[in-house]
Parts: sequence; C-alpha cells; structure tokens
Amino acid sequence: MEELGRTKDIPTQVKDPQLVDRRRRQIADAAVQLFIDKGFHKTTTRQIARAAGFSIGSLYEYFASKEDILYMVCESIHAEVERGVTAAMSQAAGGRDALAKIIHEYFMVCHRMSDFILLIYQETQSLPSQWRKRVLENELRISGLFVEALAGIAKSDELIKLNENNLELAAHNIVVLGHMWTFRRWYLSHHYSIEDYIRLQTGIILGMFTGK
Amino acid sequence: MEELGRTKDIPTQVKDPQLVDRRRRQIADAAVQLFIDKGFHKTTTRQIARAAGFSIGSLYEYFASKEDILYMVCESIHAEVERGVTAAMSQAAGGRDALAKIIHEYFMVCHRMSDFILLIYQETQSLPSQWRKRVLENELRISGLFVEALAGIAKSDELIKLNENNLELAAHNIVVLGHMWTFRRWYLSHHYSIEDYIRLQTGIILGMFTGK
DNA sequence: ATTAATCGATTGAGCGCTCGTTCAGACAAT
DNA sequence: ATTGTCTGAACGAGCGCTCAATCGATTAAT
Repeated sequence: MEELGRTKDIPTQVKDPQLVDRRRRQIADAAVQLFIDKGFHKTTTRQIARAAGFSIGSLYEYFASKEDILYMVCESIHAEVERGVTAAMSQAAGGRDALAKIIHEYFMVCHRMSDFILLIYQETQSLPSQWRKRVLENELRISGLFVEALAGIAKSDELIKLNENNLELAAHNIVVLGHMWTFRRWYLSHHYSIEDYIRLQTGIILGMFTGK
Repeated sequence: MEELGRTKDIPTQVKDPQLVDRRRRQIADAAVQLFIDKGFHKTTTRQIARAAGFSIGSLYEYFASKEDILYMVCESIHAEVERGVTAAMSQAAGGRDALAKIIHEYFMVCHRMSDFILLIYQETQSLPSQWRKRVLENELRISGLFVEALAGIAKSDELIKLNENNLELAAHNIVVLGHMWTFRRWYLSHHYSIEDYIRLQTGIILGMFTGK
C-alpha cells in the first residue's frame, strides 16, 4: 500500500499538503488493519488514532468523519489493485498464453490482497452513498481493464465465442473468480494451494472461450 | 421465508416451544428487512422489537443477544436457499440439458433472494465465531449439492474434463456466479435482464466443461 | 542577540447521546 | 395463588466528535 487513491476531495483543516498526505497515510495504514481485524463498526476512532500514533483530536484535523477514513482506505486498496492489474497486463504479449499470464498475475494480486479485497466486499455498504458510488466506479474501472485485455486478445487469437456481451461478462467472471479466492478461502485454501487454484481455474476459464 | 433454520440451540426463557417458534419467526421477518435496509450494526434492538410488534423486553425473552438474531436470520436465509436449490435439482433429469436447467433454477433463486444473499456476504463477519462457522458450513453444504449434481451429470454425459478437483471447483464457480448477480447487480442489472444473464452465463459455464 | 508575537499543529478531557441489556412489576390464564 | 408471558423505564458503558488550551517553531521587532 504505497499510494493513496484520489482523496483530495476529503476536506481537512491542515494547511501543509505534504503533511496532510503523510498523516493520512499513517491513518490509513493503521485503520485498514483494524478494520480487517475487527470490522469497521467495531473499530473506534480512538483506536485508529492510537494505532496511527497521535491523538483523537489530530485525527479529526485530517478527516471530517469516520466514514471518510473508510473511504480513503477503500480508495487506496483499489489503487493498489489497479496498479497490480495494469502491471500484469503490460507484461502480457498476445494470444492465449497472454490470457493465462494475465489470469496468473491477477489471481496472485487477489491472493496477496486477500484481506483488503474482502474488506471492500464487507464494508462498502457502510459508506455514505456518494462515496459508495465512487468505490463501485473503481471496481467497474478495474473490470474494464479486463474487458479491454480480452478484446485485445480476441483479435489476435481464434477465440470465436466472444461477441460483445459475452466478452464483457467473461471479464467480470474472471474478476469475480479472483475475488472468490478471497471470500471463499475459508474453504479453498484448505483444499488447494494458490498455484493449484490458479492452474485449475485457468483451465476452466480458457474452456469458457474455446468451447465449440 | 417460511421456515427457520436449525435455531434450537439458541437459548430462551420461554417455555412453550410453539410460541418460541412463532415469536422468533416474527422477529426474524422484521429483523431481516431492517438488516437489509440499514445493515446489522445500524439497526437497533428497539427497532427490531417494534417492527416485530412487541416490546424490547419481550425480545430478550427469545434471544440472549442481538447477534443471536443475526444468526437466526442467516440460518433461515440459507434454509430457504437450500430448499430452492434442492427443488431445482429434483426437477432435473440427466445430461447437459439438466445442467442448464439447474443453473436456470438456481440463478432464479439468487435473483429472488438477492437482498438476502447479499446480507450474508456482508454480515457473516459480525457473528460470534462459533456461529460464523455454522453459517459457512451451510454455505459449504449448498455448494456440496452442486458437486453431487455435477457428478451425477458427468456420469450420464460425455463431460470429459471433470476430474475430481476440477468438478468441485466448477461447482463452486457456479454457486459464485449465481451470487455474482447479487453483489454486482448495481452494474449487471443495468445491462442485462436476469434472463439474458442466465442465458449468457449458461453458455459460458457449459463451455467450461466441453472445451477440447 | 534577545525578546515578543504569531502561527499551524496537537492534545485529551469532556459533551451529548445512543446503544444493548436488565429487571421489577403488571397482567393473563389456570 | 401460581405460573408463564410481557412491559418499558432505567442503567451504564461506550460512541463519534468538539474545542479551549498548549506546544514548538518561525518570524518580527527591538
């Protein structure tokens, strides 16, 4: 988690922008772990402040509300996921192997960010509506990356069964099957290693497109 | 929602078992709607009692804690889903059409129970651990129904690519792609009707198994 | 060089309030 | 009179958030 999302819309009392950024990073890093461990509602603002290393008063110099903190956490998670996904895609060449490669990289991102992705599934509903909307836009933008990638691959390969609707839905399926490793790991991780999971799912997913 | 799950383990002060069942049903029906609308943590016990039609004191004759109510709600949702799924499977004959039929029925269950399934995704983490475990067992049992169904179909059809691991994972995939309609409906329902969704996904899923 | 004034950043006790839960008593049925 | 059920006022812990006070550093005045 090296970069905050677009959080410039969150108001603050503090003048120095660099300081704002540094403090918000501290807060986000502390908060995200507490949210993962105990959930958003059972985490108190005092705990966040203490974990971040300063007082409750200071915390409210950088945020207007507890929900603002959750929003920033969600933004930074999505920023990190998006970075991972774009990195995966820039590495990929063309054709079928490219798809397998992208799936592998993306699923590893999901594996690495398991707790964070799960948090978004569980706590997005706790956001005020205008920020929930933004978080869903992030989610959609990430899915869009897969739509583009699939479209590119479809051109350079004989993947017949991909008309427009089909392709979009297939992209969402891939995204969600990556998430599945996070929200079903209570079962999956006891039966498959991540590499097994990726190998099996890749086979199944490629089957989606090559079926006669 | 016509039947409670196995809730006999929830303690109560009240002697008459029929009354316990009736009151708990009242409470569950009231609570589930509040939980869906506002979330578990933002729903108060007083609101639940009022919506159920009696006082806060009575509510605590039938439950020991707010979490108990959530547990019963989750149980009854899973009971309803399981009923829907078993009903779908008992209708199905054999072969490929059977699979398509099961998918159709199951996805319609997900469509009908959208809010409820979403609630389980969001609030399972709020349960005390011994009950969270039970809820996940329910989820696993439902997935198991699909494993059995797929195994049965695999015998009576030429679905080659289904070794044991593959089959189990494919079952989970179907379950999750049904859930996907619930937790991505903010996007999907604006682009596909439920019938479109089922038709497209069925094509994609069948491709999973018939790939060369 | 020393002091005074100013400023942004930080603090934490405390405010007002809500929550989940309890319990002493009311009521109804037998 | 006893038992089973229901009531809602009362409790007190804990919440998000505020704000008057303080701190430390930088600047201005002497």
